[in-house]
Amino acid sequence: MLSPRTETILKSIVGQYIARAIPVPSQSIMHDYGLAVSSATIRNEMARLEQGGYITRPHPSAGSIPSDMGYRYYVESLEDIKLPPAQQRMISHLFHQVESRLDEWLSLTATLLAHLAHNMAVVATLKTSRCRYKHMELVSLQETTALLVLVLQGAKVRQQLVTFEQEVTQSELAVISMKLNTAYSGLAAEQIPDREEALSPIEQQFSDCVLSVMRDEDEEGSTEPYFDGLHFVLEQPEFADSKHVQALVELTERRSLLKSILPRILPGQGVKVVIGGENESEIIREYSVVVSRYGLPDEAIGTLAIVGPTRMPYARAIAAIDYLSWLLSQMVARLYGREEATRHSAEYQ
Amino acid sequence: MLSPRTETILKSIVGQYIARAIPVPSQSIMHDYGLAVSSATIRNEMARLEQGGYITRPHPSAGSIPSDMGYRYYVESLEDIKLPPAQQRMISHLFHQVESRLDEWLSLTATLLAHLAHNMAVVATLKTSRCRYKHMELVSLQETTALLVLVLQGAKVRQQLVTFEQEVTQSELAVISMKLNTAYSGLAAEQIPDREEALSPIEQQFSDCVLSVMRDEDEEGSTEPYFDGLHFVLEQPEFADSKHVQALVELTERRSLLKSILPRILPGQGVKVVIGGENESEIIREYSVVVSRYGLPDEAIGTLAIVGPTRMPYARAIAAIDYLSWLLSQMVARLYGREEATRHSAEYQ
DNA sequence: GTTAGCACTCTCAACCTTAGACTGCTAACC
DNA sequence: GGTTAGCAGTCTAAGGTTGAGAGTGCTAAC
Repeated sequence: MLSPRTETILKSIVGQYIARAIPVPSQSIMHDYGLAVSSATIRNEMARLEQGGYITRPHPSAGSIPSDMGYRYYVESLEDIKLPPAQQRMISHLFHQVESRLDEWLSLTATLLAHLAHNMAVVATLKTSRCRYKHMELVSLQETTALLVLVLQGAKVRQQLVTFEQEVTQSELAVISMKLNTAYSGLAAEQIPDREEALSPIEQQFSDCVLSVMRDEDEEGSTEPYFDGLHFVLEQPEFADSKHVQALVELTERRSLLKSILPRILPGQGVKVVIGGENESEIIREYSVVVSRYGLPDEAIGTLAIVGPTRMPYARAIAAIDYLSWLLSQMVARLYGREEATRHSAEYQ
Repeated sequence: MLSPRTETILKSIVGQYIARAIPVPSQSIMHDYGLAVSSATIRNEMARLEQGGYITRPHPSAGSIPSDMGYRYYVESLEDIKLPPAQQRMISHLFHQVESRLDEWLSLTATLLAHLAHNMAVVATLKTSRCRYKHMELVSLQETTALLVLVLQGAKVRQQLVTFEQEVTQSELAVISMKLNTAYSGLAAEQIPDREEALSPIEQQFSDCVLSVMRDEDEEGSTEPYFDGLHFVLEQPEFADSKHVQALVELTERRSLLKSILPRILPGQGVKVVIGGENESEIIREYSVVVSRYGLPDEAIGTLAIVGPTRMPYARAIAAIDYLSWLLSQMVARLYGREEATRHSAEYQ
């Protein structure tokens, strides 16, 4: 347990280091603290903080920089930070101006998050817990080729080319699609039988195709995530040497790494902060991640994250993630025809 | 004009510098050249090359570095480099293994280009010179919301949410879509009238919606380009200081910059190389760009590019771009139901 | 518990110094 | 004339030195 004064000093150190990226000397803390005590007193406290593991020093007689533990203490002590209402209104306004399409929203979210937190933002697309057949359409492209357009619940559309042995006309295709639409409407992948007597060979071919698309969807869950703001991270002094950026760049280019940044189980709701060495994955031990979920619980879940150096403006990042995950959930709920998102609906607006 | 020997020496300098990134001393050239002359002779030639502007030196008594002009000479002297047939087969095989979808191909192309040239690859999506209506489908999502799925010629699918005042049933929607499909099939955006007597208000609403999507498509032409291989560029010694990477990162994040890397008019066909200062845009004067088009001339055109430091493995980059633009054109031609791409069909396979 | 004061530590930049890598030049050679 | 050996000269890169400045730790007094 830290005394109130020690705590104030720690917060001052973290705040200043986040802002200026240079080790914080006792004098600056004194100024920040309001001149109530001298720098010598503060040095005594600093010695205690170092002992406790909250700060370290680049060398024995230099200013303080927060350790992961120091950042953690700072983050825990932040309470209930919200984006300024004016900013909330502006953002909400923006969302209602762009096209009503999930991908537009996600891309906008990535950009906004990156700019609000001045760091890299990652927006992973919705993963429907189990996708459900809604509707299918067949469009003849050539005599032996058709485009299968599959609409899943939640307005997700997937398309797939299908080629077949003999010629099939558009009207034949219409019959097939009508038949499958009637049979499969509302079903999940595992409710659709692999093989069915009632289907002709060509109908079976389309059915297989539908099934494989739906299974792909269930498995991978999503398309490419949206990234923005890598350049903000590059501007940070700790990344002047481009070696240190490698991990981030690989993150954007190797999609498989994405899950490594997400803490194994995201505890239900709310914003989670993972600081430096707390990360499970080796590659991003130098970074902090602020992360939250959005979407409809138990139905369609996606992830928002901000990734940056441990020296990150946590307050802003948390506020931004919190608001945008709420807003995005609202939008998704409307898209899915659900009227109200459950959690913290009272907190905003 | 350079004498044959001077030319050989220049090529040796460029080749070695590309491979090793350190100024090339006269001795290494001698070894490369096959010991026919002494290093002193080569130094004489080097003096001439420097005079002519083909090489520079970091300081008066250091080895040679090619100038933009030196690289240009080198590139012009490369003749007809092809990917090894084995590699061609492997790549072609890969293409036939992934799903038959344009986005899969483009993403694969970006990855392959990046790995072949060890640099960043950019694959801009197809821009249909003028998109044409093929088919439309309406799927009821709620009583007052429907999803409009618009299929354009070339198997491009766009979706858009539509909401309306009063309730509309799925069967009513079916009637509307059938009517518009009959009326608009094969038309380009400007052939569709803005307003038509024969349409009911609700039909008019859908018609407007179709038109706006098609106009968007004509204007912007494409979705996000595909990027890959930024990490290769980061590994290059010239980018150890991350300041120099800024331009590249902004390129990947600010889509508007994309056109700045493309030379204003890409001279019809074939691969074009733009070296360092030859670039029109200030931001990428430090980089070289190897670029080509793919697709169907006058119908659907996209761009492939490799971006990296002027010290780039041009031979490999050119070979990779050339082959992949050909292959991708083939695939697109098939997708569009055209049987044969016109140009250099004899060159490969 | 707080503070003034001072000795001490460490960094950072500037400045040498030296070894080593290459070239430029000159004079001799083919 | 082109080519070459040899050597002086130029530059870098690394290591060592120095001095100023920043900031602390400690001690003794309050």
